[in-house]
Amino acid sequence: MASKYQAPRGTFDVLPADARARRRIEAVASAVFARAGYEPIATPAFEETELFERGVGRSTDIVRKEMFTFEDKGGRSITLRPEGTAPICRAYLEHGMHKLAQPVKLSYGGPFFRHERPQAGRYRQFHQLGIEAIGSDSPAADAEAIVMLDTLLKELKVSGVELRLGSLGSFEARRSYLEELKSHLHAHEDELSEDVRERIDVNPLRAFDSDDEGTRSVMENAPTLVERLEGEDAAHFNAVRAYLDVSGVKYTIDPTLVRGLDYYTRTIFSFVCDRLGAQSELGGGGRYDGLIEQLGGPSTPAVGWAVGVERILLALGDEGAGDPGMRPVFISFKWDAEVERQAMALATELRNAGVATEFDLAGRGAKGQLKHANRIGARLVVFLHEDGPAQVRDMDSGEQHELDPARLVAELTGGET
RNA sequence: GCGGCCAUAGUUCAACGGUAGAACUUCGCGUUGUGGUCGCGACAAUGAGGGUUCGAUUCCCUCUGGUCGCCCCA
Repeated sequence: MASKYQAPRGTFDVLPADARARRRIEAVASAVFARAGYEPIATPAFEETELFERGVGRSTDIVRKEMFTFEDKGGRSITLRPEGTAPICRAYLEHGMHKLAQPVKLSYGGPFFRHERPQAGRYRQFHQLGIEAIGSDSPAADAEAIVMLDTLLKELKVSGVELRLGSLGSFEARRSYLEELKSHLHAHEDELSEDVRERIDVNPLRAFDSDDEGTRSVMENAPTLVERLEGEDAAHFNAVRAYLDVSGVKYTIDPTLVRGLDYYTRTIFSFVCDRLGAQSELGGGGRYDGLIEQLGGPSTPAVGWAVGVERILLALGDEGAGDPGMRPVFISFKWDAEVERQAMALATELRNAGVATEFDLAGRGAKGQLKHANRIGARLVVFLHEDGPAQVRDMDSGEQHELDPARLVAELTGGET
């Protein structure tokens, strides 16, 4: 190991090639957001711990064991944000955004932090892009959000993606359903696999995912939440489905969809990808009509989602490479104080004129400079000599001629040769 | 938080318990101010700490990190 120091566990450095791919994802996302009227917002990387405890839910894994929490010098309990929705709702309330035209449509991106065991597609500092539409209970808002994520993934050309859709109903509907499911499971306890049995009261929905034969046969007759939906919950879900149908977005109903955050109500969805391994979710979200009220605000319906940037990168594989950028002009010069100053002056002039320009900073000889120019993909090389006129060389054709100082910029921008 | 596998130059890989090698990259050279190919040369490594041994890259333990899965989720 060359260096004594390493990036902390579960974190990573974004090196230039990776940074280009990320920049492309961000560019596509911000275009998708802007077209649908979602304005950018940014919140701090850390918040009062209580915001997440109340917002995400004290019983969730995130709050119970995954938060980076510390005390600041003023004795406040601070937590590195593990997700983006609660902070945005906090900002919505803090800045009185309920007085704006509703819904308030926001988009965001940035680092998030969860203290988990790292594995493929799972990091302790990871990046999400997301949107929130706050202040609308219309199923069209749910559908709009889902269509946007679908569009984003399609425009990024992520393949092998599948949309799973479900509904949790209202808090009340969900609670009574979960009781029903638990009693079904308890009634067949001896037929279940051990791990499912242990989690009956913690996470009964998980039983639907089991590979265990006995468990599967029990689950075939288990009630599902989607079929228990009634009244407005059922109407909302049907409307979302109809909107997705007219938008040409394909989905599969997944009655077993689970979200690990307490704030979800009604619509939930998840985009999964078969190229991802164990962490197969690219992104997901849903409706959270109770969250703002939970944070002390007025009852306000809302819907949103987040996608994992690292997950997208993983799903994209080698196809995710970003634009390598402009091919620069390279100024080759002799290591002579006067000529070096000319090179510096010329580089600045060209750069100010909008031309990507580089020159040697490593003391290379003439040959080394040209070799370097070739390596960095230079389009043209200007040779500066202490005597005689400057030359320009086209690196692709090898053609070389005298540079006319009067038409310097025009010539080097590729306007003509 | 729990399991399995793993850790050698910047990178990808070698090395029966006995002199750590190669390829790629980088730098230089192949005369006279000029690239790509080719040839030659140089720089450069056993993650950390213990133990066994005459001797450890190799065997054992701990730590650190990676990776895959569980869990969970973006």
